[in-house]
Amino acid sequence: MTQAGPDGYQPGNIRMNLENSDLWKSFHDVGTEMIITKHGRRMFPHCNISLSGLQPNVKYVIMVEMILADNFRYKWNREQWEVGCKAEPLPPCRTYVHPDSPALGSHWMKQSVSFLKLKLTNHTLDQHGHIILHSMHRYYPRFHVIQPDSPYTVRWGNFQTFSFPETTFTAVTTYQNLKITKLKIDHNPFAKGFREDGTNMRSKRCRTTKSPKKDKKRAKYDSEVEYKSPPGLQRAVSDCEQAEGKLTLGAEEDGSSKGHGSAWFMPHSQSLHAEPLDVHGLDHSAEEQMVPSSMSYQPYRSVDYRLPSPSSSVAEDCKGCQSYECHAPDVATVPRDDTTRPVSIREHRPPTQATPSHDYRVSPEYRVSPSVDVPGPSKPSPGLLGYPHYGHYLTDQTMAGQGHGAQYRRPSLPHHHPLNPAEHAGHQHGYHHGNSAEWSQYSLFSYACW
DNA sequence: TCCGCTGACACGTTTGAATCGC
DNA sequence: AGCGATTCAAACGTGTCAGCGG
Repeated sequence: MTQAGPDGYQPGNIRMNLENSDLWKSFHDVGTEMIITKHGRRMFPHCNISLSGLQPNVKYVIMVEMILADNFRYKWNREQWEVGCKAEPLPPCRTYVHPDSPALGSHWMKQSVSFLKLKLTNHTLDQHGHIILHSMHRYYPRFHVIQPDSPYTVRWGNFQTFSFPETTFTAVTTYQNLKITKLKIDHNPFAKGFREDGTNMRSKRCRTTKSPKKDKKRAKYDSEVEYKSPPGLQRAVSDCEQAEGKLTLGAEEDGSSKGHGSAWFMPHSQSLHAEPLDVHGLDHSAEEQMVPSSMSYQPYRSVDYRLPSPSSSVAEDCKGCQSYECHAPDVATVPRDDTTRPVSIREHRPPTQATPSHDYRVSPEYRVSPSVDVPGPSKPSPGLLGYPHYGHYLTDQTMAGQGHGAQYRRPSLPHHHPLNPAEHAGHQHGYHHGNSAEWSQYSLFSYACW
């Protein structure tokens, strides 16, 4: 299916760059936080990407979803993030389709693609189509470039996935790290009024504080402002973590977090930036492409998604495959150094536990064709029109349901949610967790709200 | 008591309609 | 009448804060 087009086009040529990567990096260095509210809050920095390598006359759908970065809920304690406990069950809807979708490749390539209007919410019953997240959890956006088979019915044809390490963030209802607050105020025009030269320095106003608690908190913040890049910022291990006996932090603690202002343990960001992936060992035919944080990257891997034939002996294909070439590694989705992931989870998985990565290897013959109808009563053209996808697509319906003619059969997946954190984490062994097909099934088409 | 969440608030930017001048 | 520039107000986005509840 990766046949070259008449003009020599190959799906693997699609490239995606994060336009405002420097800004993202400056936030990432401190530990990006994103406010989520009941009514929805925009991201800042917002996701702004540029695309190249698309076929100018072919329509594409661009979408973004929020992926749980790890399996933990965090808490802010003494100027750093600590693991609190296990992650809460995943919220239902985490996908946002760019308003211009579907549009010609020429449209996507002529200017950067902004996800400015994407909003995040913690309201699980949200009806506005915002992306629902849990506070105090870490996420990262993952972008999909999809080539629908039909402009009216999103029967997914080729698609590729991209993510950017520096866009990982912690969802919060109130900013925890004052440095993030300052960065936001400094860079977000809407928060201009809170800049030091602004007029809206409420904290400096004579506003009577009736709550001693708030005084205390403010004092803590003030002291934090003075606080300068503590050398030993590490992700602390909570009692909960230790009690579970799942966290092995040795690898973290021997990392060098010195001189780094991040409220996360250094190896995290370090790995993200310095050497995000074991690129050399990776199969460049994998689907998801981890786009490194610096500007002019080539995607590490480049391949269009193809679901394997149900009859193909995937397991056999992968038998004994221990190298990254065997799987379509999804390293991209998880920071290699993901310090929050207990080593034990990675390394102590039951060896016999079959993972989708084994079950669904990339097959040249099979396409992802979940036969997903465009949301809404009518078939809008131009189609998906800019709204986050709601629950029109159930994995079971779309995937398994069409399995007959659609060259696809759904694997036995966690029933509750395809991205069950535990499962997710479980797939991380060896820094990769399944191939693109796996991901396509798991996250793209599986939301209960679809 | 602590922590996370919510809603009100003030202030800024953005957007689009109304107005004006050419 | 048509077009572009300007003005203005409403809508929207933002961080802060007090208060609430678990």
